[in-house]
Amino acid sequence: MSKADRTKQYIIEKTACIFNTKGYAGTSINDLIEATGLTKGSIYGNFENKDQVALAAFDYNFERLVLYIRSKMDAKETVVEKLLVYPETYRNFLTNPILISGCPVTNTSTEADDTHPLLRDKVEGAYNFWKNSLENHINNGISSGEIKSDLNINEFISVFISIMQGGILQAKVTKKMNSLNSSMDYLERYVLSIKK
Amino acid sequence: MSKADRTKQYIIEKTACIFNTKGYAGTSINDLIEATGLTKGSIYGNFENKDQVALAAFDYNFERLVLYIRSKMDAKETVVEKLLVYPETYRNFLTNPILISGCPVTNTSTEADDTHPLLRDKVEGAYNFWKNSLENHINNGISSGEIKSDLNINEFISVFISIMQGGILQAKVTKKMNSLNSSMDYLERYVLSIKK
DNA sequence: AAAAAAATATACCATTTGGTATTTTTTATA
DNA sequence: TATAAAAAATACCAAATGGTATATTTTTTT
Repeated sequence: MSKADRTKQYIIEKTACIFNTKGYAGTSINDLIEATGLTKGSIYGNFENKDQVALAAFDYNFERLVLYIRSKMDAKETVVEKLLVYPETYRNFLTNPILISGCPVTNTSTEADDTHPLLRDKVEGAYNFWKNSLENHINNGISSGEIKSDLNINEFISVFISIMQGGILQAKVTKKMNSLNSSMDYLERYVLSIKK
Repeated sequence: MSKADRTKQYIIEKTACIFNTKGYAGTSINDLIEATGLTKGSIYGNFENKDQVALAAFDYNFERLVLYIRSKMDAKETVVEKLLVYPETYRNFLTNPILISGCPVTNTSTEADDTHPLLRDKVEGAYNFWKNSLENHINNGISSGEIKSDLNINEFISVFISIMQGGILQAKVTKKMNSLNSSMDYLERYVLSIKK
């Protein structure tokens, strides 16, 4: 790993959280300078422009989330248990620095959908990745006989993601966990209901 | 209505959509000037600062949405039919200029929660208003014997809002209606299931 | 250890940002 | 219709924005 690669990685790590909380338009080059302790020249020596930092930061945020969830899922035996990792995780997302500033897909999507095509494409990719991951798990569950074979997979995934995203959003709006917890209560029963 | 009041209203009407699509940080005074055809002096003569325009714009966006939904609900007889107005409406939200740029609660929330307390408070107020409105309808339905009296009202409302918000979000991310329509399919059955 | 290459810091730039003081125009009132 | 009051336009401003050219320092390679 060259010095440049290390610095690049360092910049991403130090700024990813800022982009996720303040948004793309709300994050300035000066924010990046402050967060990294580097100078403008160094940042522009490693990234073409602010766009490229933002894109890399989004990738980093999403991948970190994926790795975190995956590690918890790997510890579970059944597909249903694996799916339950999501509600379980987000019940205390306010105490987890990886999760606290909200889902990068949600946050970035609402800002980028009408204003920033490059970032929007990234978000769409992340969303599709998430969907595919869920689909694979469910197909495994159907193959192994754990999950009802007549399940409407597409609908299940859409509803699953809706409840997750909507629940997190409500928690962020209200600064209280009531609505998210209620949503997670329901989601858990919803997941259990697909067991054969 | 004085000239000033008319201009104020005019500014809000012309800029509300911009704030909802580009966000608070992404909307500049110049955007407001372009959208209104007025000058900076005129805008600052009617509003203290950009903050105040943004707050008024949010109120306008939310109220317009409320009035639109309410008008459709008023045309329905039963509570269940009234609740079904939401999924029905958002199934074609991309063709409706009032709805197309997304829910102002979602859009504003994800930006303002960590960065803009005044706007965040507005969003929280709007969210509570929405929740109360749903609660009133459901209580009416329970009183009249239309809806199961043992319904977990808080959970139902949380899940209802989650599926709405999450569904819209997925439509915006993917630019396709599949996931939203699936979510709305499910939501309709969910609403029907609370009938006695 | 010296030289070449790469990475970082400095100093600068044009443009845009949000905002204000002042002048001009428009509206309302007597 | 003249005048006072209000509204809108003009002309500013300092600070911040994203970005670049150049100088200096650090790595790397020989």
